[in-house]
Amino acid sequence: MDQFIEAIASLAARAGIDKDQARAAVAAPKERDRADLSLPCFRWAKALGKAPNQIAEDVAAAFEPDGLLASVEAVGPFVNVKLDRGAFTKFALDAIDENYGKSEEGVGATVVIDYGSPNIAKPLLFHHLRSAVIGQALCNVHRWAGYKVVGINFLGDLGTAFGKLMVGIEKWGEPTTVAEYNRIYVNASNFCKENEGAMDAARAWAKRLEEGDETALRHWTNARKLSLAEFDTVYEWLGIKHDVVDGEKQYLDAGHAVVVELLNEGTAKESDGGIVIELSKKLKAFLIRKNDGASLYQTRDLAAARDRMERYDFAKMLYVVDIAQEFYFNQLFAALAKMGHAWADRCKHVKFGQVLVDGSRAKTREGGGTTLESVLQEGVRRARAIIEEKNPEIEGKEAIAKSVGTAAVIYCDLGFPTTKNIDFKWDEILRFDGRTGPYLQYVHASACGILRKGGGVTKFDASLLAGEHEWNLVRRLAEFPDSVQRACRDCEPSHVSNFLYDLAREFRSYHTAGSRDASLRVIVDDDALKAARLGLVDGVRQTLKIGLTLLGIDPLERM
RNA sequence: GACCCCGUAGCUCAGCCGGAUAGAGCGGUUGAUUCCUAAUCAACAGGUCGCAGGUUCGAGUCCUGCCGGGGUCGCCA
Repeated sequence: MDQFIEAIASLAARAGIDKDQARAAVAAPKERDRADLSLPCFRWAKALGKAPNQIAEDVAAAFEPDGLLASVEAVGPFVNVKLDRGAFTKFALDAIDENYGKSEEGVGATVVIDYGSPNIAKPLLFHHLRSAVIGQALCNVHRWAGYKVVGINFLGDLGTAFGKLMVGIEKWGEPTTVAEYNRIYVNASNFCKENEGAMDAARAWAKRLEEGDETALRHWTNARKLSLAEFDTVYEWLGIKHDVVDGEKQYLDAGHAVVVELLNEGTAKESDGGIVIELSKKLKAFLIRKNDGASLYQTRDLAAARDRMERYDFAKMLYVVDIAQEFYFNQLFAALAKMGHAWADRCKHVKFGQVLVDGSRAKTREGGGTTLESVLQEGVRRARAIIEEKNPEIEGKEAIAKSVGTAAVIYCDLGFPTTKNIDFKWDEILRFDGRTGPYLQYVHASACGILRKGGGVTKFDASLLAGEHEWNLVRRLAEFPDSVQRACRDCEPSHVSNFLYDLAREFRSYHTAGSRDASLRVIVDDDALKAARLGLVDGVRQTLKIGLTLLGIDPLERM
């Protein structure tokens, strides 16, 4: 693509336009019939002292056939360019291999991504999916862009809740599943509410845990180990793999040390018995020690951020967390800046929308909410039913059902901008047709099917791909690398999923055109043409496969 | 009260650095199965891009104000 834009910029330069500006201004028009690429000439009118229409004329007049551009025409103030389709197609398809879309953009830089981050001793609920799936996709696209990525699962393994939990464990015994932990916590929580003595005991347990009491530590270790094992089965199901598992508890001492340090240097001060960092009128004060002397989540987060900087020297650190915590992260980053860390501006809160039930925030405390596992199981159940209906003879049904059901769920999170809320309705979340994960899998499987039937890819002559449908597909294929870069730049995986959907739809349209007009089929009698079309199908297959993998969706070859 | 997100077709949403005639899916209507698998495709119907100003040659896109929905605002995480 670059060399074609460069060719247009050169023409513009000969008409007196700054080449860099011209390069940046070249764009594909929305109406794709109009031109392949176009250059609007308004902005140089003043500098050149000429009407935009005249500038466009001048640019068009500079054109000489060069093997890259087929025609250059002034249409009003726009220069409309048609590319040499043969040349472009050859470049575009040659670029596609198993590394298509990779770039060197991030080489030498490390990006730390904090995602998943559930609380232990509680089951993973549907809304936990968002951080995990979005975070994993961001890890994948950043790796594809050349970054070194450190994906961290930062467990909520500390806090006042654990005091209550231990009251429950002492009363009702040691649980053996996360569900039991949760039930005991809920019961203990109610018990403490009605019973001031129990509340005191909970506080005492929390303190004992912080101080390293042996019994408290044993309970804590059990809960953590068991939780992690259960989380891992769900993570594995979803293709989520963290590089590092950290927890808040490990930053307890470092957190206290930070508070002391900030007090000594005067960055923090006493307020109502606690310790705060005064930020600004907008961001207010940031509490880092409670009036009972205990640290808070934010204290540990400050210590963790600092530790990660020391460990990884990151160029970017992303926190993939619910939008409800936006204010908190603004405070956290401002606090880091106030502590003198110039790297505070490398931290970014990747915020995602909430899971709503009937338009309002889902109540997840007190044991409510739908577990992630039950959503995945329901997805698989529905996928299984569809397979029985559509393709009952296929081998490996169970694995395919699992993969398709999961794809439907994952697409809910990655098919739309992260900040959108999700309204929890089973029929919305588990859709299998239209703009969905299973549709993308279907199109990929269909491309694989054509290649199987057609005998695979051989050397081919790209210039034979001269049809209108083919041209649309080729142009679309060439946009993939850009979608990956934009996903990285904006921390927005839906740039990739949108691209994949457009490509998939274009491809289905291309393929089904053959049902109406036999000359448009992929598998035709003319061997050279067939080879070229199979080459194109393989480009689509390859691109879909890479894109789906970046999103964490399994690219099935049959379904 | 302050701040943040959202407002585009009946519903759910795309729309990239501002560019020419606003696009999908679902739902509705009508067709299509002698290349892969109809989990599909083609076509039709459906729009005051919340409202009002502003910047600009040009605004769904940027700025200001307002309206509506959701969210957040030191002793939870």
